[in-house]
Amino acid sequence: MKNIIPSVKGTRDFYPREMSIRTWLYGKARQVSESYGYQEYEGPLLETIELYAAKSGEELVKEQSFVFPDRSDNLITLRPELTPSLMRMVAQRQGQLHFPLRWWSYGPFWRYERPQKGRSREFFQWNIDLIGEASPEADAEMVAVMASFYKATGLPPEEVRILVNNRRLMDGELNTLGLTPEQRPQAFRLIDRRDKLSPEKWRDYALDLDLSPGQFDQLVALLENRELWKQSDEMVNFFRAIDALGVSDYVQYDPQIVRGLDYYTGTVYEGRALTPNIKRALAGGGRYDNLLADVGGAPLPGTGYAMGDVVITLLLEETGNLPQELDISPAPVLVTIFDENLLLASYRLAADLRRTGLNIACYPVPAKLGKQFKYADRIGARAALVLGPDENAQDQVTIKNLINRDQALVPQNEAPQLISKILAGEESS
RNA sequence: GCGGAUGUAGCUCAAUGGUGGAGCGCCGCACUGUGGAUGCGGUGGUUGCGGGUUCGAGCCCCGUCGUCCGCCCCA
Repeated sequence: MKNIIPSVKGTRDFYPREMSIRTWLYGKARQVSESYGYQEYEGPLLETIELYAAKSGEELVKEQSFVFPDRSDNLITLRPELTPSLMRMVAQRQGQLHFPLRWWSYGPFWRYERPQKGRSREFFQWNIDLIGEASPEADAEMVAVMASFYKATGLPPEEVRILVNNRRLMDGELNTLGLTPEQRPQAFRLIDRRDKLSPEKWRDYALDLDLSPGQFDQLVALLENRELWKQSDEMVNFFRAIDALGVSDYVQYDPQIVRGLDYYTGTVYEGRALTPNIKRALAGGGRYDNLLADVGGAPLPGTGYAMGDVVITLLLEETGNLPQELDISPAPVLVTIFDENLLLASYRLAADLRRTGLNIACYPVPAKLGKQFKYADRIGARAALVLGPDENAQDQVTIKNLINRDQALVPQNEAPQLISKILAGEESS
């Protein structure tokens, strides 16, 4: 290990096993996104810093982004999130796009923060957005997509839940409590942190915001009120749609969910694991009706969320929902090399078989058959072929089913059929 | 960026301040036309790195880097 150049801090190596999980996860995102009619898109991985300075949080840009000068001394940012790129892409072609837009994306992002469990500096994120529709039913669709993803990955409502609230509703309630327009955004931060602080510290924090003890008590009562949503037509319609979409089991109202980002304007939602070991949000999003106008487009409402790959993978691992045997060879058939004289004949046999559409791995050089069979076993092959002098003289080949140890000697032109049978799990020899 | 732990073979971990080990893995042999099992043998390390204390440091001290757990932030 001494002379190996270390990897960049916070990055991950994807060995075949991890890579197959990554591909599988991407596939699930695709499957679920497309099942609701969403189209895949992608933005650049590199952006100017200005794109984020316009909209994203101060901390995200200044503290948590990878920023460096290129050879022309322009400041380049490795994208920390996708929404600004999406907003630009929409604004640039606003006139020629068909709304509502249903778009999804899956790609790498970078944030310069302290790596720890569930957080790395380079991660993959599934983004999905519905743009151009302001109805609560649009938010319900996004939440239904999220629920469908959990369902598709084998996570039942007992293990994962989507918590929902509405900022307009909360803003109105805070107004009723007598909080000034200046106090309300801070109150959102206060609410957001309730679970992270001790009750005493949280109370101190609240009183620091000049909440009176009376207001504080009312706020606490507000956050305990699981029926608060009934006071909002938007929420009522939202939950009706959730019901119709068949995902009520996964969704629950929680007055404490407000989300950290400032740009959310309406319904907000967050995927949470109910497992005690995973405390971070699995996914988070909400309605942002002012964002497009903020980057220079015509006003257009939007709603969407992002899901990072790290936490969801931890949860799927913990709940045993990751697919098994992901690290086996894509070629379930190994052609052995009997000896030097039969090397090229074996290569020809493998090439012939590939032409029939089979995935065939060839042992590269002659070796003891025992060693080659062992290798076949290790790479997860299900059939091994032997082309020895006897077989070669008759244009035959020995085909061994590595699952049940059956072995057959067949003419080479019948090999594809037999191999296909073995791979299909039919035991015939 | 702040606080706390930790770092020994490919992996999981042992070793009172006194010559660094085990299990698993890997390779080989038993088995010169056949895998998983078993047995035997072998490969395996500048104890993360750099200083310091000491007759002597894997062990104690300082620094540094990585990892992990919190905080901040958030996917």
